[in-house]
Amino acid sequence: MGTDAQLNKGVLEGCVLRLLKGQKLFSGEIVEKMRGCGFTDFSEGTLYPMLLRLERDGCFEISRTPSLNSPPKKYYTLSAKGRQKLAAFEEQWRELSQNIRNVFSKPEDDHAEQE
Amino acid sequence: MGTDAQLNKGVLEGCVLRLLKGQKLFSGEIVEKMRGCGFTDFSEGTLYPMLLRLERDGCFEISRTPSLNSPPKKYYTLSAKGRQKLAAFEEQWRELSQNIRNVFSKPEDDHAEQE
DNA sequence: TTCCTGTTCCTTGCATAACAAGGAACATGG
DNA sequence: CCATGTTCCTTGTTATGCAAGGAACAGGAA
Repeated sequence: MGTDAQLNKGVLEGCVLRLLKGQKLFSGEIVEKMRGCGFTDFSEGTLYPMLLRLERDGCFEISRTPSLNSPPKKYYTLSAKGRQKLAAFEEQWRELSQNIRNVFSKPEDDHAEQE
Repeated sequence: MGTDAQLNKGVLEGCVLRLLKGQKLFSGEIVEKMRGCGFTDFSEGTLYPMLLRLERDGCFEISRTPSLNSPPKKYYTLSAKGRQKLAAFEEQWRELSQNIRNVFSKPEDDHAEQE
């Protein structure tokens, strides 16, 4: 729930990229899925700027389809560059997780000083 | 190495808190240990503002000891509030990791739409 | 004294992303 | 022509990482 917003930096983008891998989604579906995965506070105020950023960066293929009583829905899926960015995130996440495991696996008074 | 700085937000603080649990360290030792755990680019420009923030927040007990050719070394260890903050970080990290696992464990075209 | 060196400490400014809040656009129906 | 509901987007605030640069203390050389 009340996660510190700072901890989400970079992570939300990686997750959205993952959701769009191999399927088209529009904003409402993305929000719904993110919440369903545990990011319960995920909101449009976060999503739209992120989508624009990634779109300008060439990470998406975009298609619009008319909607019943609204502007046309904007469907996103990953371009080659988007898949590349997703892969980079996965790698960095692996690295980060390992580093944290390194820090937290140390017994509290252990040093292992090399000097 | 060249990790996206955004991914580190919040994480570095949690790690520094963990390093100070049960032992006194001064800045140089903290930098050294963080780098040794894989945060190879961790620098004083990151550390000092963080330490000041946490100090003002009451997370530390601090002691100074004279140093050979420098201002006295400032040793940090966790106060009760610091341990509390560390515990909160651990909980939020667990949550975050689980959420990411939720996102990434979904088969690419699976929906599970409830509608 | 004065200057230099090395270690430790701290400050200032920039970049980025999350998030809140609010607003604009499109279609339908009264 | 206005109300409603859905989708889209903008603006401003905040927090943290990080680079760059600087100040303070001690010792030694000149």
